[in-house]
Amino acid sequence: MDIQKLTIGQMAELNRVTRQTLRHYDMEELLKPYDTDPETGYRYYHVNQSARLDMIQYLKFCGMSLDQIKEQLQCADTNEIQHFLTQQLGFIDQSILKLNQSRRAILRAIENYDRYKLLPQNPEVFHERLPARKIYTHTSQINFFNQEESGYEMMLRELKQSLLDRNLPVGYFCNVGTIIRKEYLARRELCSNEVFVFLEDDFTGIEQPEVLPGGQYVCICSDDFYQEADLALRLLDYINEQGYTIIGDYICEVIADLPFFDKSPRNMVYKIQIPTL
Amino acid sequence: MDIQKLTIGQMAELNRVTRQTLRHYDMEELLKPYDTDPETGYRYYHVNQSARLDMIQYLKFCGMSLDQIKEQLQCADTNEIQHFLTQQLGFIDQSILKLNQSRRAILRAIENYDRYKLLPQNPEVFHERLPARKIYTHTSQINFFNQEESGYEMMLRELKQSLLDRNLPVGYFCNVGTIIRKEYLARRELCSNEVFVFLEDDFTGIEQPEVLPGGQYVCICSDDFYQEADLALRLLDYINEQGYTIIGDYICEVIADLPFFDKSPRNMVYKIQIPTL
DNA sequence: CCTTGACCTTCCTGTAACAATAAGGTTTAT
DNA sequence: ATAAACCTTATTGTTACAGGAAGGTCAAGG
Repeated sequence: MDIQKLTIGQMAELNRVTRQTLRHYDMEELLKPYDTDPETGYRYYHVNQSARLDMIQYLKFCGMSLDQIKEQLQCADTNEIQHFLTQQLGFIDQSILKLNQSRRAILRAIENYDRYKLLPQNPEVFHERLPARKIYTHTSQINFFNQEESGYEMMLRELKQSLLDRNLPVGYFCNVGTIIRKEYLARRELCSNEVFVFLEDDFTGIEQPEVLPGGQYVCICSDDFYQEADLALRLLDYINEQGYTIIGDYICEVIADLPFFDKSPRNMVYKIQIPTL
Repeated sequence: MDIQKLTIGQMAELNRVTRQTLRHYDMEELLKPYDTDPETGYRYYHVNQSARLDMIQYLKFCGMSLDQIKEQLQCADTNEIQHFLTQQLGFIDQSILKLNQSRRAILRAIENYDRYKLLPQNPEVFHERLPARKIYTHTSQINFFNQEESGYEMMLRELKQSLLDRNLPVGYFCNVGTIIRKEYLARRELCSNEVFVFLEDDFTGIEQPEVLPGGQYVCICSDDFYQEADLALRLLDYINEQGYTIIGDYICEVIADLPFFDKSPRNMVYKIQIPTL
């Protein structure tokens, strides 16, 4: 192989790129062949041009676009290059952060389905010890229990917008829930204008998030959206009968949200939880 | 706002997506408006359709393509969905791994430039204590010192291909170096047919990488490719004069590779290092 | 000298997930 | 009635190439 005059195919093979890529870089003025036959248009490369190709690939690997790379290879100031690299580092760190969020979002989805499968088939009261959980709450004008499903949907839209406004990852818009505050509960008043999402334990995007206390809860599950009020009252009756004391807010957590199966709006499984002593 | 019949703009605003996005999802059969006026073509959405949009965004956030999402939303088997999510987790983990490699590649580039700036202007001998360093070595038919620059370029091409063949990240193709083994050195024979890249300390992709021993080195730097042989001999003379003993292989490390400034092939700064006692 | 096969050229289309714009029709409020 | 705000379809652009068509070029062998 003549090192001095490589055809595009040889140059491509030597550097493990495709011919198309080299043509593309030629067009984009990123890497011009050192010679082009004016008659045939054949491109001829020199092996030394690999250095520039290396640098292009390296910068590409660092996450730069071809335009950015072109700019960098033109600018001769090392300070500027260092500044650019530092900036690029920031971008990458952000990407990693995002991917980690995606990762956790997927893990949560998988957990969701696991929990969904383990649920008791019929709605019956059970006891559970739950850990403390951080939440982000949105307060709406709408009272959940006075509304049709569309009202709930609207509350969720508000919550979502609220999350987006605070730059909280949409991934969190997965496990949501509603709250009935203790005061209302004491009066058997089903009144809830607050929806929330669970935050990860290590999430620090919010200064002082509300925390649902850990401890003993009485719970009940269902997949019937319209049954919640009934179940809530049943749970309150149960608590009375057993002589327990309610020591915190009522929450209704969406365990699994499955808009897969049919065209009905929300197709979900939820778990009502009341902390008791 | 009539919740029952949202125009595309209202639906878009409610969910913080653009109208284009909704039209796109309509075309792609991902999310059809529940009603379309046959005369005007106006799309009308119901707020409850947000649930599906949520799911789409969630899966998108998990890194799925629209096609994959469509498929998932059609398939009703939770097992399959879980399997898919697990698979997706694998992809994400890979992406994170790659990005971390990019991250380190950038860090090394930044270090490179820092070192480049701190280099002594004239080639003079200095002493340095260097840590142990892992390397990946490629042995070529070419003897570096018998060749023009093009020969060196060819050695690098071989190294690069060798790296790619072993699925080692191209990011590693950054700090390279050449070796003269101790035996040759003892005979003042400048003979090197080995090039290498440095591996990160925590890199585990290679079973038993060669390790350059940590310890005291005598060094000299230059930016003149053709001066290496001279400097090498000068360094050997120095070692003799001072009565030091050579206790390992000679290495010539490329400190900074700057194909930015002009069209000359390699424009680099290197540091010759000989371990001594 | 001719042929064959490998190589090269330019030009065009396609990818993913929309964004942007143009040209034109609809709705709503004043 | 008219303007503002909204909607429609259709086309082009984005990134970094991949793939293919139609046709020219090169080196080796008969």
